[in-house]
Parts: sequence; structure tokens; C-alpha cells
Amino acid sequence: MTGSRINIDATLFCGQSFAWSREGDTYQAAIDGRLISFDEQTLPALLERDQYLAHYFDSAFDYEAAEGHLSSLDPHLGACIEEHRGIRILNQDPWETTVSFILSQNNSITRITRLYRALAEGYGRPLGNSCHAFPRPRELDGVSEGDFRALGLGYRAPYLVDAVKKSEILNEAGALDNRAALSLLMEIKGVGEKVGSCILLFSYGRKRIFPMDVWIKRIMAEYYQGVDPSIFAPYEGLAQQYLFHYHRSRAGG
DNA sequence: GGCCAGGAGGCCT
DNA sequence: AGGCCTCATGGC
Repeated sequence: MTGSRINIDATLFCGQSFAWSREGDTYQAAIDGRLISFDEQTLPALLERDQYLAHYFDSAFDYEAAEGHLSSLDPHLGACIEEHRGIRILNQDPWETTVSFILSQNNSITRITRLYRALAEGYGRPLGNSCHAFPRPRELDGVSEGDFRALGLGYRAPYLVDAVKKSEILNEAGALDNRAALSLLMEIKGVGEKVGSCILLFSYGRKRIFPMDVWIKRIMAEYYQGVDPSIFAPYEGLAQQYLFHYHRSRAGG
């Protein structure tokens, strides 16, 4: 049994993860404490033998069914899927995702990625090859707001301090339903509805979550005025990713 | 090409 | 409703 083909570039660089880099044909990242490297040819075999990565790339989910259903809903979404077919919703480590999206507010992908790497280089365990794991909460315990500001986090620095302090929340959220989990995540300073939604979608497999950022608001206003995102049920999250990536790509981003 | 100014994939008070 | 760190971006 082979899953549907993964659109690696779209999946890794559509804004759900900031851990990946691409050099030539090689994709590389330190995720969940491990250095991962592959290219288009080697990924399928890697997913066969590496359970963690198989889960990370959400291999068990039926993307063909989801894409088929969403495409049948309306022509515009169908065009988005047609252009970027193969986007997967990653199952990322909750802590890495939480920090990523705290950093993401009022920020560009370029700078988010740079800040993310600065945290890894500053506080993460060396993995060789001059790569570093992303630091776990305990490794950031005691790091001050000033230290984070020095890295360039700006006003997000105190948010990260608070996230470190409350990181236990991430172990509790998984057991709760969407609504309760979102409320809990929002107890972390700097985590509002949008950031919390991204954490739920990209780390806890909550595929019915539909994160509403300014891009999606604009898209909804233009193409789906007065429409509730539940029209995309039960694949709201995937629909959001296709809409988002399609329009961002066209905007030249 | 270099320089400057307003905005940026939200959140908090 | 406004401010926030910093800087990538677009306009000149």
C-alpha cells in the first residue's frame, strides 16, 4: 500500500513548519531532536521504515479522499488543490510548533525561520554537522526575556518565557476536545485564537480546525462571503492550507 | 542600486 | 483602539 504522492515543497514550506531547509534536492531539518535528511527519491523508503516520520508526514490519513471531497465542493478550491496537490498536514512536536507560531505573529517566514534557528543554535543540543536540535522547555528554563530579546524576538520574548513556564500545558491539551484544548493553550501569553488553532492543527492532528489569519480572512471575504468554514467539513484544516498556499504563492510570496 | 518609511501570516492592555 | 520588536519589502 502506497499513500498518495507528497508535494514535499508545498508541505514543508507552506508555513506550517519553520524547521526545514532545502539545498539542491536535499531537504533537511532537526525535528524532535533528530537530524533528518532526504530527497524526493529517498523519502518513500524512509517513510516505510521510520514510524516517527511516517506519522510526521501523516501517512495514515486518506488524502486522496479528502482532496476528492474538497475538489467536488467548489471550483475555486478545486483549482487550489489542482495546483498544489499533495500537501500534507504535518504531525509536529507540540512544543516546536508552539514556539514557531508564537514567533510567527507580525512576522515573515524568512524572519520566523531565522529566529527559530537562532534558538536552536543558542540553546539546542548539538547534533553534529553544525546542526542543533530545537531546545526543549527544560533547556530554556531560566533563560531571561532579555536573552530572548538579544536574539531578536522583540516583544515576543516575554511570551516565550511564559511558554517555557507553562509548557506542561502541551501534555494536557491532547486529551481535551478542540474547544477545551484551545482555551488551555490560550493560557500561554502570546497564544491567541489563531496561534492556538495552528498548534492544534499542526501538532495534534485536529483536522477540523480552520486557523483564521489575515490572509484567510481576505480569501473568505472574496470567495466565500457569508460562508462558514464548516462547509469544508470534515477537512477544514486541509482546505485552509490549500487556500492559503494557493493565494500566497500567487501573491509572489 | 541604495535609502527611507510604513507595514507585517497577532496579541495584549 | 493602539502599541509592540525588528526587518523584509516596496516606493522613490
